[in-house]
Amino acid sequence: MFATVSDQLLTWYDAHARALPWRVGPGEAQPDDPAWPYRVWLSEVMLQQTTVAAVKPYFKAFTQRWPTVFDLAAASEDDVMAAWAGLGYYSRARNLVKCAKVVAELGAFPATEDELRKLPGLGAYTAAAIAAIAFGEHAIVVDANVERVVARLFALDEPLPAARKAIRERTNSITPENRAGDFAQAMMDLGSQICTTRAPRCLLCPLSGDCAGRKTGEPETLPVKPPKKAKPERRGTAYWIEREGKVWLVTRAGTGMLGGMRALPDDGWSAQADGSGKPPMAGETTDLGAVRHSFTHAHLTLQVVRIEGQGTPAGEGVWWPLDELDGAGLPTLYAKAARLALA
DNA sequence: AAAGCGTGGGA
DNA sequence: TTCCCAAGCTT
Repeated sequence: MFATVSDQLLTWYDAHARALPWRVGPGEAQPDDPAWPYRVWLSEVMLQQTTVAAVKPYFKAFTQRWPTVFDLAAASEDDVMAAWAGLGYYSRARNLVKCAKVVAELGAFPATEDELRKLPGLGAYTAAAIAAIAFGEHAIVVDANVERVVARLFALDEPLPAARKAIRERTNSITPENRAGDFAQAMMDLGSQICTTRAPRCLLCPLSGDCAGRKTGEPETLPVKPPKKAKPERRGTAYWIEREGKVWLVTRAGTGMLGGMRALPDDGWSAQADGSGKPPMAGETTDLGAVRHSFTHAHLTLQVVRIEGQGTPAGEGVWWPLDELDGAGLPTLYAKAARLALA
């Protein structure tokens, strides 16, 4: 008997699937739960470019606070942004609110890949994943894990991103008619647990017998990726203005770096790479030190400077109680800066 | 269509 | 320490 690739993978998945809060399992929501598509959607958006370990606590907090898409649609954007703080890629949180409102207005999540693809924050991958996992559609789900597994399985040595067309065709060729959602998740589990980037565990792989990449002797070299660019160094200054147990916080512009997030006032480092902007008020300054932070596309050294001055700082802002700073929803960069100032 | 957009963990 | 990168999307 000749089991297909998908049969072998699904058999492996039935025995080795990771227990995750957004999957079927003891104590978790089941597919017949009315909020099932909501939970699949929420988890998929959170998982974009983000590790499972990082997502788990956020997923639990969100689903506890906003159990349905209607609850989320009714939430204030500020609350959602603050709840997302620390998870990164904050445009996801803005699109999350937009999407929830659209879905609430529709009355339910659309059930097809094509319709899902039109929602804010849902690209090719996420629309296909939700269609397959939440609605059982025979969708072709391709993420970075699938790219890696498929490139190795078929020994595709064309470099990314040009290889994506062939990868998609090959993925289509092995996606089963039934259980497309389980198949997608199985591919991702395999990619993250077995067919890993650096040192694939081929001895544990249910597909090793069919893997052309393994036969080459160096599957870890696939897929071939383009060289990366060096990250530029940036410098900037953030200001710590404290008065009567409160600190002055601003909300960053809606788009761009840390867009829409609460923050310490700064010198415009994200717009001016040399951090040549001005402080928000005059006064005596004290250098509190610097924090290092790396973004996807740049490294930053952020100087933290205390200002002791009179009156209200320039621009919009709020005096935020220091004993409630955890609830301010500061992204990690500014949480680091605050930690330094309070040390 | 190339570039911008966060973060934390592993090697 | 430094680099790489993880269930991508948007413009």
